Amino acid sequence: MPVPAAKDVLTLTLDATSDRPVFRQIADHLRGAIASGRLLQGGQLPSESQLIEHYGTTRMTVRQALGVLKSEGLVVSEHGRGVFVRPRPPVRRLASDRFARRHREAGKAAFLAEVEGAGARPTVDRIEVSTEVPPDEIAERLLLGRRAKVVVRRRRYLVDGHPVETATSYIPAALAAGTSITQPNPGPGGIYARLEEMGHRLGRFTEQVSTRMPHPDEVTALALAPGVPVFHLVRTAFTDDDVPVEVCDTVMSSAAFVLDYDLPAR
Amino acid sequence: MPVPAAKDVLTLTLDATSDRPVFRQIADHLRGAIASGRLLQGGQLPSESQLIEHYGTTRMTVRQALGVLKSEGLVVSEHGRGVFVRPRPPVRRLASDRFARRHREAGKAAFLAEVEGAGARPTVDRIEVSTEVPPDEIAERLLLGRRAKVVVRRRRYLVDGHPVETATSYIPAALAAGTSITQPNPGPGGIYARLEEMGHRLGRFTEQVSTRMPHPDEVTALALAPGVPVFHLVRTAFTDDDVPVEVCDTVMSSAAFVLDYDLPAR
DNA sequence: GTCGTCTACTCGTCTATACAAGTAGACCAG
DNA sequence: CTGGTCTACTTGTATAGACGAGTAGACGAC
Repeated sequence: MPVPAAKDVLTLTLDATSDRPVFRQIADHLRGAIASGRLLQGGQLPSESQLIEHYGTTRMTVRQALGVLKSEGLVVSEHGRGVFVRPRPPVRRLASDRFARRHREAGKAAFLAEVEGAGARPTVDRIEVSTEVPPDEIAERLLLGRRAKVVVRRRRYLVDGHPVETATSYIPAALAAGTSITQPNPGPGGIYARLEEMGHRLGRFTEQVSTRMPHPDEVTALALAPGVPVFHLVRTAFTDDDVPVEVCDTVMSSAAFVLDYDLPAR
Repeated sequence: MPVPAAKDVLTLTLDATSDRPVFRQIADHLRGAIASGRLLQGGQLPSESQLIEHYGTTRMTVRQALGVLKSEGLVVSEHGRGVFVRPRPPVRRLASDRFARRHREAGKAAFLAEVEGAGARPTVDRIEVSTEVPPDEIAERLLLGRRAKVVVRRRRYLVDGHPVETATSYIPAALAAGTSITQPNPGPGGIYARLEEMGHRLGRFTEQVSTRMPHPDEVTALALAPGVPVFHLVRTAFTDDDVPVEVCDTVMSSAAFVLDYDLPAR
């Protein structure tokens, strides 16, 4: 038997004297087996029936234990196959120079430059462009009045065919109207290159990062496994004169990214 | 009746023709009520018995629906009281100038400067200092050999008495030995001020941000509600000569922080 | 050999029930 | 009025069972 059977990890038994609920004890045992490496990444957990037999409990209790591990993002279940330790996929780093001017001058938008640099295949789909009155919080960031319109660019980014990020950009309509920014494909270097061509030389960006569990539509759009949180980034682009010219609202799968920042000590 | 009863939000009924499971339909209804504001922040959801009666289903199914919302971080349950919409607490921003030299020169460590600036009361507890051989990934970042030791400083940060962050700093023992860095209280301005006094002028920091669901010990240490992910930051401090002098491994409650970064366009 | 069926296994959903334990208000004895 | 008990609610934990549906390998018909 080259690979040990999944049920062989079941070495511990319940502590009847403990007031810790049975389902938590089972979850603790399995979590320990994962942390210690007794259960390998991608490896299969003991089946529900094996857990029932080993612990002498019922299916609901066993499923409750597995539910804990699922909501912690440690395991994923596959209908008809079994429950598996989540494999940790290789992560993409968003280098903090991803908005460097040299990328734009080389005709690369930030995401494309980043992912190609990592040796993967970036694609973009679900591109939608429209003109709308933005939500208040966006209007505030762009220093726009209540009724001012913006060009809204929505799109989804994929790495090797797997969706990893959705993004919505807001550009004041007064700036973007009549330019290729209103086209689905804004041309080489992306919209930042277009803004700079128009004389809006970019000086700095601010980025606000929060994290939370995804909404159901985000679970669908990013094909997220249960227990995987998302990054929520709101980035504002400012010109050399400190005028905000774009706000980009981004939701990223935390399974696909580590954010990398460089901070001066000043 | 000044406040509408929680069960009055139950206006929708199940769609028997849908193949969406009952527990998901119930979760969808409640999620919609929260999103639309029919259920207010901090407000009470209909009790399990009310949901059972309204939807004509059983307790396990209702609890499964509530479990979905809990794992999404939308609601919290309180034993004996009920289930409530999670109030969104005001968040603390970690400004990107939090490592500015002027704070150290003013005798403020980063966290203290940040939180006091926001008008709240910062405290630190569970301070532990020891000398250890670091994990490989820490040794790599500090460019240390396999057996080189580091001074390890662990502590927990609180805002107005609520724990929000745990941090572990690693400083090469060769640098820290015999200095106040090995003391629980390293003095005004924190360990960065001590390092600069010793001639290690800090030039830049790198910060790697990831997010995931917390481990059980983190749930305890940070008093995290279910469904709240954590930020995991690994920050490396470099001197002017680009020598790494400290690595700080930080786990932060995502309910308490928005990370704020300033990026140059370069 | 190829294809389809059969079967045994997996997890997903749902019903029905029981008792434990925490909470909050009503109520009563003092 | 105070303090305790009682009660009716809440959620937490656990048992026992049923049926549905996806998977994968064995097996046999062709």
